[in-house]
Amino acid sequence: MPESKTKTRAGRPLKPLITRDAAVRAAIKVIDRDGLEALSVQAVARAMKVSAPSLYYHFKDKDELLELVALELLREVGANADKDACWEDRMVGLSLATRRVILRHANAAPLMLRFFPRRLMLSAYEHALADCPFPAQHHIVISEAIEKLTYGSSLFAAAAATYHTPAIPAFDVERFPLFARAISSGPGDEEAIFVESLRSLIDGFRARYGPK
Amino acid sequence: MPESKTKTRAGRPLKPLITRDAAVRAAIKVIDRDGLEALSVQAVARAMKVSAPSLYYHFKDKDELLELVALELLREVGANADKDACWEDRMVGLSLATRRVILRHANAAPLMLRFFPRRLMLSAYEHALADCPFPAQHHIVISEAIEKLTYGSSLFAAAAATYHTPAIPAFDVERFPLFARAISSGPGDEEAIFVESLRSLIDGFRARYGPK
DNA sequence: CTCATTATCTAATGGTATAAGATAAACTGG
DNA sequence: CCAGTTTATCTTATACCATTAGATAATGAG
Repeated sequence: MPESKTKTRAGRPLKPLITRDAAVRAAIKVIDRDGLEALSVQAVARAMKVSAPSLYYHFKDKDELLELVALELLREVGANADKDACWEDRMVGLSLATRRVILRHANAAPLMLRFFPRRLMLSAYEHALADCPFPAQHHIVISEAIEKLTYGSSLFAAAAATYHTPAIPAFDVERFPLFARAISSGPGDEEAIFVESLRSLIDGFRARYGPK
Repeated sequence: MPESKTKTRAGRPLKPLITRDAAVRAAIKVIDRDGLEALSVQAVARAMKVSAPSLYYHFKDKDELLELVALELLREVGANADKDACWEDRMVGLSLATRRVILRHANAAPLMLRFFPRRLMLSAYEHALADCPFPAQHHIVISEAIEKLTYGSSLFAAAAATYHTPAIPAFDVERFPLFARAISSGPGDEEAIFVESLRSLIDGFRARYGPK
């Protein structure tokens, strides 16, 4: 006869406790709250009220989970698409949306480098190139440049947010007068600086590749 | 009377075995050879034929060592400076030197994000701004844009090298015809793409902020 | 009703960063 | 030259980490 213990002794649960999707969401929550370094498999398990090794039934290893986290975050970008705008404005809008998503999950930003979902980017490229007003032989340079500027800006801004280091460090005005003047006379908003950079880049494409 | 064991029992060595500098060099060697994930304190200790906890006499923690690694790598950039070139060529040269150093130590690239030595950048900025041909109120945008494009390009190229993932993934030409055409008609060399991007950006500054 | 499959658990392994304390050489003041 | 302090290493130990192995129990198929 079985002991009438209140606690059953393990075994398959009545309803599945874990899905890949729920695990990804739990991981994002942990990363947002406690940082990427705090994202252990145990931490995800704790957030789901489940034991850590159980997650290995659904994921080959931690990297597989992290890859899905990166993918899920970039999905957020796609949502904000303005179909009617001109090519340049659509590019700026997409880049800005990317930057905002990365900053909204600043702690997760390094994952973008490690697990950049190139596959997801293909359709974005195809769509962006459709009405690109420049000759096809320059499309690679154009898309690479916009992408790299966007991610460079976003990743560094995210790192600054994560580690609470200001974008501009404290410095001696006497020793760096030009830099001091540049700072006091330029735009203060980081996002405005980014947009201005992007517009400059696209103006550059016009100057180099544009008609006449 | 003491036992005549061949092995002494610990204690201060005749000459110091560890210096911060030697530890940084050992760490870089390990990172270059085995990757950033393999860089444990033990791995550095092993490379120096020393016990792992001994390193804590010279470094507060692992991060302090990694910060010095990042600093040391960026020092390599400064060496290659062409004083006589015009402003634009000096900017391109500096960015290219940065990118090459990061790619030479591709495994260490993520450290640039985590431990970006802003302090070291100040004098670089001051020098770069000295003969910048654009008005001072745009200097922040200009230096930020060049820096972010440079690091964006470098970090992604380094990640691709580290994880052996091609910059352009395999894809279905039927589904992405525009992208396919862009690839076949554009420049194939990644560094050439980067330089072209940078020149475009600077042309854009001329168009927006230039004289005339 | 039985048996394979599914989805969890617990326990254990070998790695990690780091703290605590022992040890012995080197330096310092008398 | 000697005593005491400081320096620079070691060994040992802790707590966490990713991951593997194997037990356990519920489910679904025949």
